[in-house]
Amino acid sequence: MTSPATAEPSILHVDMDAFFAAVELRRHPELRGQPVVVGGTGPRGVVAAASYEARAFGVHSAMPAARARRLCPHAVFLPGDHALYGEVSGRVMEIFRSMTPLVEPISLDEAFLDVSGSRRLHGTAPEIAARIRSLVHESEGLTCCVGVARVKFLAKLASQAAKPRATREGVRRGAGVVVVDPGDELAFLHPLPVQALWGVGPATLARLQRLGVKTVGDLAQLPLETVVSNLGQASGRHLHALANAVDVRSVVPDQALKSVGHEETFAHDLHRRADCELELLRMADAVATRLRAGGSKGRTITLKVRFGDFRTITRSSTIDRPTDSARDIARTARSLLGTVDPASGIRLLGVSVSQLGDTEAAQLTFDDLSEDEPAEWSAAEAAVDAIRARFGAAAVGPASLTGPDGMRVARRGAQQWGLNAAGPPRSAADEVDDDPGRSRR
DNA sequence: TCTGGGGTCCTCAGACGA
DNA sequence: TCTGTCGTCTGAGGACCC
Repeated sequence: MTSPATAEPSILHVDMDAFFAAVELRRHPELRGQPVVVGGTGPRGVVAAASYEARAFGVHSAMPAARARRLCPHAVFLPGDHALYGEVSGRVMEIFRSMTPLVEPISLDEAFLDVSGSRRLHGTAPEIAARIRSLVHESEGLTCCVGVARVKFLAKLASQAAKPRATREGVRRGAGVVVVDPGDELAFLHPLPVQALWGVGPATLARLQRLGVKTVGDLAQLPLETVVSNLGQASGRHLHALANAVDVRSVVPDQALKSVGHEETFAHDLHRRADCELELLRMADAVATRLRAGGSKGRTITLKVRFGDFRTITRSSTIDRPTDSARDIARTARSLLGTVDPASGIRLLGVSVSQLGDTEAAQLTFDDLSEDEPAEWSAAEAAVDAIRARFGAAAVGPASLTGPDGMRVARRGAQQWGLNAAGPPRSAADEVDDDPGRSRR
């Protein structure tokens, strides 16, 4: 445990309320009070976020867009703007850091904070939680909920308990801040459904249900050996500990990235190898650009392929020398693609690079003396980065990607959010005549 | 119903060297 | 020299998270 059971709760979990939708409502105040859905504007999209008015109709994130439109046909669907959400998130995280340096961002819209060292400066943990809520509201016009507890996962569950609730009658306000005192931990935790635990998804839930487990309390009652034999060593021990309010994880700021990837679902399945190779080149370029921006190189290149029937495979290869070069990544991905037959139709392609390390740590090999001339390629790709920084992502790129469509440089989240990110809001009714071609174009 | 994108972690199996 | 064992690495896939 991070601290003894009697210790004062000092871990905060801050969760922005319907973050993407709330940012959009700030930009489109005329939509306030209406059901608003972010994402899912493409033919194969899913919902990224829904306002509480949309949630009242059963719409939630990760839901297929087609289903969301059926449930809430009068909702306004917005393509989303990843760059804007990133900017807002950065400012919100700075507010958190004004309270404590120990901030661990989990995503754009949530973070863990350890405020155990901030008491003299900013007050007790519940006081800091209330202060953060008012600062975020004053400076960004957004609301958030805060859970306060002795350990991370209890703080997370507490923030969920503090959330507003969407009902058909309207939005019920939440508590805003929920504190789980050490003496109340098991009383708070054990009545919750077992899927409330972080790490219990559909597969684990099915296994636990076969053991007769419905609540967290049921899981806590089971012998550890039973849980381990059914869920495996790591998951079994971890979940059994959580069910007993034991969480050894501390708040870790500045976690190093372990992999960088890019994947896209196509509006229509690809059947030709040449088309797949072109897409891989584009994705490799996007991944390499992000690696160079982050000062990382990686050794393992993984190709992900999802076929039309949703069967998904991955193929990976580890190269001798860490790379951040689009050329190296594309070449390896292309060779991995050689083991796959695209004739039946490929719905999704993805490229990722893992086993990351610092750019400085690159080990030279005899290949460096070969005709491949990696030094010249590095210089060329550095120049590409500089041109893009000045003139935009589409200003320059691999020659194979030029053509009648113009340059289509893969952008993070482009498929998920749609490309007309800053465009006018569109209602579900406008979507029926969507571009029958690829969603990205 | 028809299922995104970007990640992390875990398990298992096979290859390989000591 | 051959064989068995063990640890490590790699590759593939699954589950989960936001």
